[in-house]
Amino acid sequence: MTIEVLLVDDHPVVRSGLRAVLDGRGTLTIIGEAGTGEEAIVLAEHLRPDVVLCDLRLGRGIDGIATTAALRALEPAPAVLILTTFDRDAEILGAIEAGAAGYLLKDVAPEVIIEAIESAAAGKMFLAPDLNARMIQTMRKPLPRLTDREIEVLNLLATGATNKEIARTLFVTEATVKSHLVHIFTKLDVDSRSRAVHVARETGLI
Amino acid sequence: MTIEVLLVDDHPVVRSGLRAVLDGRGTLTIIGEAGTGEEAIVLAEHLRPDVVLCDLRLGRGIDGIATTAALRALEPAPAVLILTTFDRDAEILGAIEAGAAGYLLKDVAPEVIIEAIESAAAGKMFLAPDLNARMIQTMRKPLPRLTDREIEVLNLLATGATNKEIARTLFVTEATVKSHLVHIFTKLDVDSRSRAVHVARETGLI
DNA sequence: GTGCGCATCCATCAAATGGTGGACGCGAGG
DNA sequence: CCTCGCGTCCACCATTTGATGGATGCGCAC
Repeated sequence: MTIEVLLVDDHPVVRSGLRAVLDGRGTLTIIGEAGTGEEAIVLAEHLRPDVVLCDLRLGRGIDGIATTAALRALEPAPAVLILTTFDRDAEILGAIEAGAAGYLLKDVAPEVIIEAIESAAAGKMFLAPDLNARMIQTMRKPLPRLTDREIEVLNLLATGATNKEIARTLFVTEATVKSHLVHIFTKLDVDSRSRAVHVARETGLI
Repeated sequence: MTIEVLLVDDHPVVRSGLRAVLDGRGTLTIIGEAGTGEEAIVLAEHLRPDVVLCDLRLGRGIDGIATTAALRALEPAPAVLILTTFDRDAEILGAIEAGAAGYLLKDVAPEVIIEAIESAAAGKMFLAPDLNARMIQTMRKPLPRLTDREIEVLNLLATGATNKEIARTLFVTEATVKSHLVHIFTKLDVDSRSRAVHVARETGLI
C-alpha cells in the first residue's frame, strides 16, 4: 500500500528533481505531474492521489492557494502539501486556511519532504521546523483585516503614488485618501506610507 | 569528448532535477554538485568543469554573481551559465558583467538548458529568448549607477525608515541623508522616497 | 430599528519631506 | 598637479504628509 503522490510545479526541472528524489522510495509513488493549478485539479480528479505536492507560485494561471482550495473540495480530497521557495507569512496562512496539510521550503533535505508526505498521508499537519516560530507569532498577532478599499490604496501606495494621485485614480478626494491611510496605518501599526508598504510586503499583504 | 558540467544550487531538489534532466544526455556529463558558491569555487578548481550551471540566489553565503566572478578568475576558466527563477534586470546585467556566458529562467524546457550548455561550452553567449527584449531595453537606458552609500540609503528607505532614522543608522546628519536622497531621486528620475523604492524594486536595484 | 463597520468627506495644524544651491576634504586617475 | 566623483555638511523654503476630531450615508446583522 504505497502513498500515491501528484506533483504540481511550473518548473519542469523541479518536477524532475522531486521525482528523482522521491519516486520509488519505499512507500511513495509519483503517479503524475502537473505544470499548472488547472491541470493539477483535472489530474487529481482522475488519478485520485493520496497527497498532492504543490508549489505556491505556479506562474500563469491560478496560484497554489486556489489550487489547494479546489483540490480539497474534491471527493475524496487529497492531502495537499505546499512546497515553495518563499516563507511569506500571509501565504502560509492562506494555504493552511485553504486546507493544506503542511508547508515546506524547497531547500529542505529530501528526507524531510518524504517525512512530510508520510505525515500528510496519515492525516497529520506538517510545518517546516524553521517556520513554526514565525507561524506562532503570526497567529498570536493576527494579520489586521484590511478592507478592499484599503488594499486598493495600499497597492497604489506601493507604486509610490502620492495622495493626490491615489485620489485621482480612485475618484475620491485627497481627504478621503488620507482617511484610508490613517486607517491603514493604525491597522498595520505604522506611521508612514513607506513603512506601511514595507510591512505590507513583509507580511505578504501585497 | 563530452561536456563536463558542475551544478550549483542551494536546493537539493533542483540539483537532483537538473541531474535527472541533463546527465547522460549524449554530450553532457554532470561531474559535480555544489550547494553554495564557496563550495562551487573549490570544486571547480579540482574538477575543472567545462561549464558551471549556477543559481543566482544561493541562500547563505556569496551569491551567484560573486561566484561567477570567482569562477571566471580560475585558470582555465569554466563557462558559467546562470540559471534562476527570477528575471530581475539588474541581476542579469551583473551576471553578464561578471563574465557569465548566459542566463536562463528555471521554467524553460530541459532542451533549452542543454542547448544553452552546448552554446556555452562552444564559447557562445546564450540568453533566454524572452529576456532579450528586456535586455536590449535595459542596455538602451542603462541603469543609473548608484554609489555604495546611495544603495545603503536606498535599502534603508525600502524598510520605511525616516530621514532621521537613516541618519542615525549611518552615523551622519539628516542633511547628509537628504543629499543622498536628492542624488538617488535624480538618478532614478523620481521625486519621492516611495517612488524611489518602487522603481528600485522594479529594476532589481534592491 | 438600532447598532456597527465601511466608505466617503471636511478643516486645521505640526512635522516630515523635497528642492535649491551651495561648501569642504579626500582619494583616484588624467 | 589638478580635476572629478564621492561623502559629508549647511540653510532656506515650498509642498506633502500625518494627526486630530469630526460628519454623512449605506448596507447588514442582531
